[in-house]
Amino acid sequence: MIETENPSSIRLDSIDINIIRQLQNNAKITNKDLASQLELTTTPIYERVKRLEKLKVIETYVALINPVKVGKGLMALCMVRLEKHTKEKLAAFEKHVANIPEVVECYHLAGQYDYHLKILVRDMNAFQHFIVNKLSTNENLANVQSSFVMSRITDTTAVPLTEES
Amino acid sequence: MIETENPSSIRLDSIDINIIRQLQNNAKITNKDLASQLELTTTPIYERVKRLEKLKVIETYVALINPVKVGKGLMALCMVRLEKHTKEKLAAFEKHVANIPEVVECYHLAGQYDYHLKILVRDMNAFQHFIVNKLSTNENLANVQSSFVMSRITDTTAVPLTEES
DNA sequence: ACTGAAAAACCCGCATT
DNA sequence: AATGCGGGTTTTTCAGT
Repeated sequence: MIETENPSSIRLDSIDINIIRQLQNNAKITNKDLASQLELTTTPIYERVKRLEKLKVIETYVALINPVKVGKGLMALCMVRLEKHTKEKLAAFEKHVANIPEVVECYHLAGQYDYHLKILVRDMNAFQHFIVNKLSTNENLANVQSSFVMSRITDTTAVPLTEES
Repeated sequence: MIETENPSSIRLDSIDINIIRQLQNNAKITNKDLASQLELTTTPIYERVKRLEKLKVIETYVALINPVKVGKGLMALCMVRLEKHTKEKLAAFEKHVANIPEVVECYHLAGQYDYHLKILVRDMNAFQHFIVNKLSTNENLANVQSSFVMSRITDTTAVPLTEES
């Protein structure tokens, strides 16, 4: 069995893990509240958070928006296959996709498909426009298999944390 | 053509859109900075943000964590098909999946598959454990088609905003 | 690596227009 | 709906352990 050690070699103790756990759920929690939960004062909390930010364990803090309330009620998932897989063709496709604002996720895959895309649009009409006028203008595209999200059972930005970090 | 009006009927002007745009990128921006960018004082910014929170346009504020740096270096996408689609069987599967911490996304789909799952684990070994001991313990599962993320071209939590909101 | 305290910056309500 | 001010919190720094 291959051991997969944390490649970035960042030592996180249980206090760090707890801080991350809290901030993943609510970035607005105060150092004071964190401190009282962890039975510390604000200074070590402050310094630990700054350290996690500096190490890029914490990448950013963001507001999460309800897409329905800003007129983006349709989420689609597209599994994409390309014709050719040369380095240049892959890079060209990635550049193409990176410039389409409707695409909120684009992952290069190992498996049956080449790319997974997550699309946020107003409605099916806007989706058709995306497919016809935006995605399929890339010459190397072979085929796209789309699915539409009816309901979200789980949808979290929080990375599941175990004590082995 | 069917007109799809914003179903929640929330009127957002360009100042609101700009506030949301900023907060989607950086939740830590101060009202003061937002105010100077939008050429206002802090009070209207404060009141608009509070309104957006109250209307649940802004759902929460979260810290985004680099999964690699906390030992979750493997992301997998699973397309799931179930045997039976009765209301009870679907609800049972959803409840099952909602209790697996490795599952950060579970969407019920219209299309060729029933569910899309996004999985975050340490490595392939942990993924196998997830499949064998966690996911496939649901009796109604027919088959799972897994893909593995090699690279992320785009990966944002920001909803693309147009002026028609 | 932590405590405790103090300085600086910001949040948030209020009076006003 | 906006401005401007002021009290209360929070963030951030610092001396001491």
